Amino acid sequence: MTDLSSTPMTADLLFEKLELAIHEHRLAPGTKLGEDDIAEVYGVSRTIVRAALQSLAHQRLVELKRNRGAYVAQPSVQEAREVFEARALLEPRTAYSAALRITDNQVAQLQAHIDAEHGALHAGDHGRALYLSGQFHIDIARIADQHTIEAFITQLISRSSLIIALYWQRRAAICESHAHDALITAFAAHDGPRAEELMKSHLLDLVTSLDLRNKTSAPVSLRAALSL
Amino acid sequence: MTDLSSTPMTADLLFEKLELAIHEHRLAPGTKLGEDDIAEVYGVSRTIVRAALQSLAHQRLVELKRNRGAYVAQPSVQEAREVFEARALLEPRTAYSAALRITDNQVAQLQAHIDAEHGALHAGDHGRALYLSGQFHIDIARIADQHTIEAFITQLISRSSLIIALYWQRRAAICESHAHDALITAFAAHDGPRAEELMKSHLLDLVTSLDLRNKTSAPVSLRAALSL
DNA sequence: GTGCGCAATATTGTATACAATTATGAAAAC
DNA sequence: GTTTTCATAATTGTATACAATATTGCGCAC
Repeated sequence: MTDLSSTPMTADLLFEKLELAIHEHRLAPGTKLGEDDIAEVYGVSRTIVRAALQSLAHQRLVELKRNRGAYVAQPSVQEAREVFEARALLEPRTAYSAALRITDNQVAQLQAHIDAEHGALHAGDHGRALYLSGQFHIDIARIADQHTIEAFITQLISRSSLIIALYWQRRAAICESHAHDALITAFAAHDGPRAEELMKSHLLDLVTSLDLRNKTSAPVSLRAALSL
Repeated sequence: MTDLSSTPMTADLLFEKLELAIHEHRLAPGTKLGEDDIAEVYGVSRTIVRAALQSLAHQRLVELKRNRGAYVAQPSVQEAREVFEARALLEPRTAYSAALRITDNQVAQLQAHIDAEHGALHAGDHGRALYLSGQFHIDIARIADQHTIEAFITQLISRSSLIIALYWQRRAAICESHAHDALITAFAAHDGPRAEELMKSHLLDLVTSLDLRNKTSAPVSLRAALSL
């Protein structure tokens, strides 16, 4: 089952592959990420795997238990609240900045992004749709030209994906909301205050659509999840 | 020169030692952190050193250049602005929350913290004083009971220390300002809005006291800086 | 039949050996 | 004297071997 593709597979690349798998809900919270397993699946040595797992741990996507291995993180209710608290501080103001700076070309790119998201949803690929809807938020930080804040939001988006896996209730309705469409309208009009307000309420909507009482979802086999 | 202390020196511990050295300006921006050098100084293998350097890179305190080694980061002017932009979004609101939650005991702890800072300054240990003044900001996030935001602020404080090393002009006046004292007064009175406003202007003061045009400071020898 | 203890197994932690890449410096060409 | 070239040295990247720790499962006592 070793990977014989042309690219040499560096630690960064492996990190991205695992991050994407987690973000798209192919790897469920709690799944054990054994070093030998991953090493064999991707045809690399444990050295590379350990570096990637350490990076994932820094992003809080993976929990490293000493002498016991790596597990896909399972954010607590407390942690879930904190993540959205942090997003509430960072994202609305960033949307404001983005609205002032955005170019027509970037508006078109954002729109294309949303179209792809709707396409994935229509194709039944919920994981992909969730990933793309997260990227939308990251794109906004990039448009605001705030790399530091972008890095924070990137982490918060990934962790939000874990939170959604654990606490989301009405999955079907996930991206039915047209919050992103409304945001694009505000961006196109360079209406900073409106973009800020829309983002603020969008995040509030997200939190209230979670059931922060009991966890769902169960760990799944690693090999099955990473079928290449 | 190998370290023969009792503790086994894990990667996390080495990370903390290097982080502190950078934060206290014993390691200047641009200093090369050779793996063999550090390994010998602390009496560990390169495996441990590499893990610690990777963690430092994730915190943006160290820049890893492929095949060329690790260097203490040298934030650009653009990056400096971004760091304080992020702090402006996170810290004032966090100070607000902290003011509402703080206990009398915690007020006393904060006061003790400031006293230690003044003590270090009086003793001429500017590095230590700078470190303690950074910890003050982190303590506030801890009091607000926001671990996620605390982690972000911790990173931003460390990076601010690098920025100060590169762009600070009137070093002597660094902590002469009594901004922290004023904040404590607001905390003790549980005055959220005032704490938020004070933090906001404190951060503005910090930015305006930087000269974001030309860099100062030069790399220094690793061995000399890490004299244990 | 249930629980405990211990050996066997599997997995992670660390050090080291080797490969790949880059930095250094001396000699030759101009 | 300056620049180029190439061999040597130094440093980082990766894989693997071994040590330390945790997990598993069998056998025994109760």
